[in-house]
Amino acid sequence: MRLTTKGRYAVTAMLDLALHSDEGPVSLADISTRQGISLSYLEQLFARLRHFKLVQSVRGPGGGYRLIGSTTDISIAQVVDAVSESLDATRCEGKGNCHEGEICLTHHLWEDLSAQIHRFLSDITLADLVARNDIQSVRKRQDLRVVSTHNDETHIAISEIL
Amino acid sequence: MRLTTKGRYAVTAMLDLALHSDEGPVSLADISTRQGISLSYLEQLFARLRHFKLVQSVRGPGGGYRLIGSTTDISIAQVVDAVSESLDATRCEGKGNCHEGEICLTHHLWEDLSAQIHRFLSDITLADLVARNDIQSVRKRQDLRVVSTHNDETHIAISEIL
DNA sequence: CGAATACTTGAGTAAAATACTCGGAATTGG
DNA sequence: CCAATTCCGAGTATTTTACTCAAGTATTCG
Repeated sequence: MRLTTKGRYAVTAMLDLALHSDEGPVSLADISTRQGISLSYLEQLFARLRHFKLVQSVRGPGGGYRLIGSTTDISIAQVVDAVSESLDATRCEGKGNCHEGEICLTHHLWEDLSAQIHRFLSDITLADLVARNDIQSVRKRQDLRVVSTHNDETHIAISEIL
Repeated sequence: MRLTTKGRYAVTAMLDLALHSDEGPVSLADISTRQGISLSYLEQLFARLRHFKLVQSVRGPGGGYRLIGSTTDISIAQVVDAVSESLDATRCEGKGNCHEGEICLTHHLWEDLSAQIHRFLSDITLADLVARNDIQSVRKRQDLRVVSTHNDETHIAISEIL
């Protein structure tokens, strides 16, 4: 699980897609102008998102990209994983040169840690972000309380952003 | 909060430091050979760790690095933050060219998300990793149950790695 | 049909980050 | 003094990032 600006670009684009999904397919050109991401870079990102079956393309005039599945089914982890390489946690990939050594121990630890972060981001969906976005746009209301529908351990503290 | 191999190197090195802290100062040369990280790269990393007051140096023969404070006080977030630049979440840094636009909204969202991850890693300390490491080295025992002393929301599921 | 739209693909590239090398200077224990 | 070690800066190869350019393909609208 690598977390860089590339992943943010992908999440931002997917969020834009989710926000305009009710208006039919969304063209990359629209996302490009709205989010300030270059068209060609979006093409690269969406090639991977498509490959990972997160979006589907509609060609021709009026075409664009559509989400596959509901926003409640697409997690941030999926989006980040799709566009970023897996952070090679293993330096001793079964080479046998690292049996029970300290190197392998810390690598296993990092793998576990990475898995924890991954699980954390797996519980945050596009729908969650859309909900937070809605709240931001009407942030005049002070006493709004929204609770995540997911488990309590890794929910987004939506009420905290007000 | 950026999460790359650089952060893993730093965490690995700090963990190595914690594991050998009882033997006096730990030299970078030792960490280099044990963890397979180049000496000069470690020097760069520890320059930042020292600058962030996570370690202190002891010069001269027999010298090395020592942790500042207890392993229970040093979080993974601190280590990662020390060596990696802050992922510039703001593209519209107060320039005023992005008032209430969609770009700013998604940027705020990413900042919030980043803060969540940061909070998550802030609750995991070096002591937690050391404890997990101990468990790994004696992983013959099956029914071991260790519970984090921190809050339940973001604890490490230590019992899961067995 | 035909042209416009938009995805698709691939090559190439500049800038940044990563990971490392090298050379030396400062410090200190023995 | 001398060797071990941190410190410091310059330099560099590799990878990743982010983007540009160009050509090609599929689709729809008129």
